[in-house]
Amino acid sequence: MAARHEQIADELRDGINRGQFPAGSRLPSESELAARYGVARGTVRQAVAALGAEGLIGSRQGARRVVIGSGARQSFEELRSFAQWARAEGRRPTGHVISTARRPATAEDVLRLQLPPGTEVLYVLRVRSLDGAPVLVERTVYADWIAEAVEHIEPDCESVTQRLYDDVGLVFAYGEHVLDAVAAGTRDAGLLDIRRGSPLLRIQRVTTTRDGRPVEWSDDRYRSGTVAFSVRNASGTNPLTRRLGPG
Amino acid sequence: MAARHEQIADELRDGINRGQFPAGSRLPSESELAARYGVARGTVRQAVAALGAEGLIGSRQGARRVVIGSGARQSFEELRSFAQWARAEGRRPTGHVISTARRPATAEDVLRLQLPPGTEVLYVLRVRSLDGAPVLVERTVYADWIAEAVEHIEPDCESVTQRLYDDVGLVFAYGEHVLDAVAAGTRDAGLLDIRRGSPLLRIQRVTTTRDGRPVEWSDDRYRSGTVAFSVRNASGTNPLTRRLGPG
DNA sequence: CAGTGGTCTAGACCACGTC
DNA sequence: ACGTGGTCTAGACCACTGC
Repeated sequence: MAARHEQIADELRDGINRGQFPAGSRLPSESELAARYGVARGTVRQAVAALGAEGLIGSRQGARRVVIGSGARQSFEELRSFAQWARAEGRRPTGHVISTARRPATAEDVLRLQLPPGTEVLYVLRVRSLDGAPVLVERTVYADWIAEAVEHIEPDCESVTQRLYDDVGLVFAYGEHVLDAVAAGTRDAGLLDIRRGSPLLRIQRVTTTRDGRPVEWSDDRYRSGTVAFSVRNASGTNPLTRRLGPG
Repeated sequence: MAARHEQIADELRDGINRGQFPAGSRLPSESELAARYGVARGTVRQAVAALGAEGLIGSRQGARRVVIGSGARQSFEELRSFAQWARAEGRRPTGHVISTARRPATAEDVLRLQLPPGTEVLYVLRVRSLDGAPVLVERTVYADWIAEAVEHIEPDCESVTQRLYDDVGLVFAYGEHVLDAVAAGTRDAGLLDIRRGSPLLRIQRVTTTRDGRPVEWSDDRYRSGTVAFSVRNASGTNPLTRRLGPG
């Protein structure tokens, strides 16, 4: 049983995310909300304070609270799966495997996946799209012990994360994400339908099981303007979220 | 004239920093503090809530509040200030103001900085370098109430953050960072000594005071290969850190 | 000027911890 | 059992906004 002020905060947050309170619009006054929910003004204040701490609304004395962003934010848990995030945004995610290969682990693979030298790993090159438009090139290296399960997944599988959970009960936790910008190479450009040299947001990440065992590491390159990542520094909120770009 | 709950928060914060309430010790109860300061319990709760948001104290229902530590928020301190981070890495940071201008706030400024429409804001264009090589173009908008203090800072001041703290006691507390990749425009290219169209890592950020009042927002563009950002998902560790690139 | 948010009070009940 | 923090109420006054 959640506290009343939390229920109210949830309802208001939903209202903001659903567009009932668009960015730039004004929230109802505290008194009005108090009457609507049948609570005292103090309880409403607890609720809106939470939204303020999350950065969703701003306030100035004497003026009604203003909605800052309708930023549909996903938790860090959902960050791991492109498909799950996209569906939550109301977009249609698709995926397509370009090539796969089994090779002996490179020095980098050994380091990142904490494998014995010489282990065979599985490389997969994937392109992922939103509503049919290519958005992301993924170059993933899977550890040997999960490689076979990955190879049994059909090439157009929408959510590999979901499939690995369904098939072998694997639950991903998260290691580390390193973000920088790179220019699209010839291959990237062809796959994403952009010009060579176009800016890409690159995220190099390691995914682990909950107990810290590395499962995969990946070099993901996002087409500029399609997706942005946001990090917030307020206490108690999720540190990193994915965002849709203006495209 | 600061609010009573802020005065109380300040006194308690000082007490923690001075060792009067060492890490691990318990804070006096809300009722005791209320009696000591001659205020209602609600006012004390406002004060301790601020300390909780800063990560100084923790609380569990039924038990007294526990002092966590004096100043463990190093990660964000470093993230916020380019100069402080660079020095910690053993690099030599420099900064140079290209241009400044006072203009009426745009709609975007009004929204991000929570200002009344028509307020005059201060735009500053800066280039920052590591060991003499340009690395970062910063386009910052300062709220009107801090603009004057910023204008009094010399153009090649190494750390604006430090100066604002020294001059007017301004402490930055919370922020949000949105990361994506963009192509360098003509201006960016000239300032960073790269070709037009080169990939840049863009970080748009809002910085606020401890109580959530926005101070500045900025569009920072990092030259590719110089700096990367990393996010880790272990609890209790720093969510976002800056990294040197291979350059 | 009326309305709004910021602040503060003085109570109350409950769930949880410590003893 | 008792103290504590978490929640909630029903008032109040003030500073500021918006008209």
